[in-house]
Amino acid sequence: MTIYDVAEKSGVSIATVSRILNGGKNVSEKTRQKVLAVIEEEGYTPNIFARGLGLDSIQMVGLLCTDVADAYYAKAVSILENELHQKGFDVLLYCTGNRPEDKKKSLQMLLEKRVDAVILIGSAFREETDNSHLEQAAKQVPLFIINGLAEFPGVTCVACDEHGAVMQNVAELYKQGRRRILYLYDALTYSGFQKLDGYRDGLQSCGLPWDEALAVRVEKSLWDAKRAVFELLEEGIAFDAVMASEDLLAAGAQKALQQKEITLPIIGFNNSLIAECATPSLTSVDNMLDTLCPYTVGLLLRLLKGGEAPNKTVVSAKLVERETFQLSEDKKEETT
Amino acid sequence: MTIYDVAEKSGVSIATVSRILNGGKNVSEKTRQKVLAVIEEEGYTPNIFARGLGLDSIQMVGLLCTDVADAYYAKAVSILENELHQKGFDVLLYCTGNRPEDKKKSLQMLLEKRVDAVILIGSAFREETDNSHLEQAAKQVPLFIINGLAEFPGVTCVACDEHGAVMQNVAELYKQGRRRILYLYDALTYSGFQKLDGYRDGLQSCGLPWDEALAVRVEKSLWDAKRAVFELLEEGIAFDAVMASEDLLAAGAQKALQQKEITLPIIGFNNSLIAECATPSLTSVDNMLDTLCPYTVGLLLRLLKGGEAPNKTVVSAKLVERETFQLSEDKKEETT
DNA sequence: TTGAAAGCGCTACCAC
DNA sequence: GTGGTAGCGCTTTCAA
Repeated sequence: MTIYDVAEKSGVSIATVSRILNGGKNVSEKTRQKVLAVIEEEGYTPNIFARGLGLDSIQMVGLLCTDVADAYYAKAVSILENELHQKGFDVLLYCTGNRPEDKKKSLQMLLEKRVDAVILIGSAFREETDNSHLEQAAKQVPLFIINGLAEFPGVTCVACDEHGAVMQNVAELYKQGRRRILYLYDALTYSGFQKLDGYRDGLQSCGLPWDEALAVRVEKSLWDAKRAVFELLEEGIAFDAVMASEDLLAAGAQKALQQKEITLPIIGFNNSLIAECATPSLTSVDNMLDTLCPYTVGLLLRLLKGGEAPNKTVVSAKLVERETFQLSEDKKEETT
Repeated sequence: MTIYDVAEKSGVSIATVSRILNGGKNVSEKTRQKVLAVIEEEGYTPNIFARGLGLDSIQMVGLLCTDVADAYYAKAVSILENELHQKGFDVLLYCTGNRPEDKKKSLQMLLEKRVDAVILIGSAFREETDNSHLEQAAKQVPLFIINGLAEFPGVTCVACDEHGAVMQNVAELYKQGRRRILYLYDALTYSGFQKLDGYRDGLQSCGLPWDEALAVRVEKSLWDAKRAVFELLEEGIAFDAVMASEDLLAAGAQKALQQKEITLPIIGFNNSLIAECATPSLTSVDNMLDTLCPYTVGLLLRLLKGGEAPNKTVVSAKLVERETFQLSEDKKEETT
């Protein structure tokens, strides 16, 4: 069933059918009804390739992330997918893993698919020396980065102020008398650096010394985090609070502490199910995907319609208080 | 840059370029090199729409699930996406939520995109009265269902034997002296029914009575599961083991039991991060996505190449033992 | 081994 | 308001 068949059965030309298909104005109500009836009856749907050929667009956006199996990316993808479909866009998903060359290649493949826009979720940019592929890509298609940064023309960045969030946490722990704050982190992605810098700057602004031994890099694994904290405890390295770049790591730390029957304030990151499920439940920083993702799609639509969009937006994070740490009273009032 | 440009710069016709692009045989090595050089030099990539128009295929498969934010679906999508990209297919993702009409519509939209195949991950089929859309879809395109069932021509089902897994768990708990096994479940999807039936059949084959009060349906939420179990305890309804259709629910039950300082065997389902993170860690049934997903992609390729594939495959589940329950010794030997 | 040309199904411009 | 038609970029058949 093609547009020709529909035209024939309706007794009009394909031009008219096409007009109707595309909501064109210059069609009499009568013909419109007639043609629509035929379309309905025959269950006709336009060939998307032919349409794509003509319009050089297929209403599709590419989503790039390292791994949807990870809860953080999964949530982002989930929200983006919903928003995009709602707006009539299809979603092409690429999970690239961590190797820069794979990311590069995936982006390239996405562009070959002639997508209308690309959204990168998080990124290991800062570990890469060369971001020229982003620059190139942005010349061909609007490029959006959620929780990442790349200052090229055509690139729109939307991020959560993780740096500020970590700083604030340090300050709050300090206010509550904590002086030796352990910080666990894993990958040094853009986001990873933001948080680590936040930790460092937080210490500094509280007048606390930077202690190499208290900033511990581990694998992104419950057991490695647990192992690392356990070793610290065994070695007698003192600390009186724990922060992590990821709920999973916080949970690992918690397990180690429990084994030693030590209770300390713990603050995780990402406000994931893990934070809820841990016992006691973990206070955690919400990275605002619920806000960032719909906002990004909004910008995308605006840009695609020929409008303008800020090329960088930063949103404050939000501490979700659970059992392992609460803000002091005056702080709460301040927030209220 | 089109195929015409390449042809011109190479001093050949577009037919020859096309042949080379498609790995055609009847081209002299000399011309091939010449043309490939031009392609490389100009960074030419074929227009995917034009190609799609000609071939009526775009090497793309549609993935349909209820929600990628859920760890189970996320894992499946992650594995499938990897396998498919590796085989040269692109992935169109649709998350439909739970409403049947939305699923239906998503499937329809996917078909309009002229995908080469569709994979449904899990499904609430059994709650729907009408699966005719699946039947229709399968006529147009190979349809695969992971952990779901629909016996129509053209539909290939690949599932994990969750029914058997739950039955075995009941038997094992029975062997260890448990007589009142609580079962928590949430959605009655195909998979949900499989497990519930497994519970029922497990009881029966052990000669245990079915007790309405011990099969409890809850929301898919940590807190609702906790609440439900807590209420049971408050009401004095006795049970001596807990099984759940989802690790999250098992974790909720665990929280309630802990609050009452009761320790019982607990078996979760899905072998997720939550099972690992819980304290004590949850023994859980692995639903074998690591096996099912690559296998499904294998069948898909075979079918697309014109081969045959079994229209139904079932794989045994695997109990992953952690702290909340261990198999008895003789059972272990049997497995070895 | 190569080229010419006929589609593939649709959009959009130009006439009427 | 409607129809004719020239592309869009590629694949593939048929001749040469």
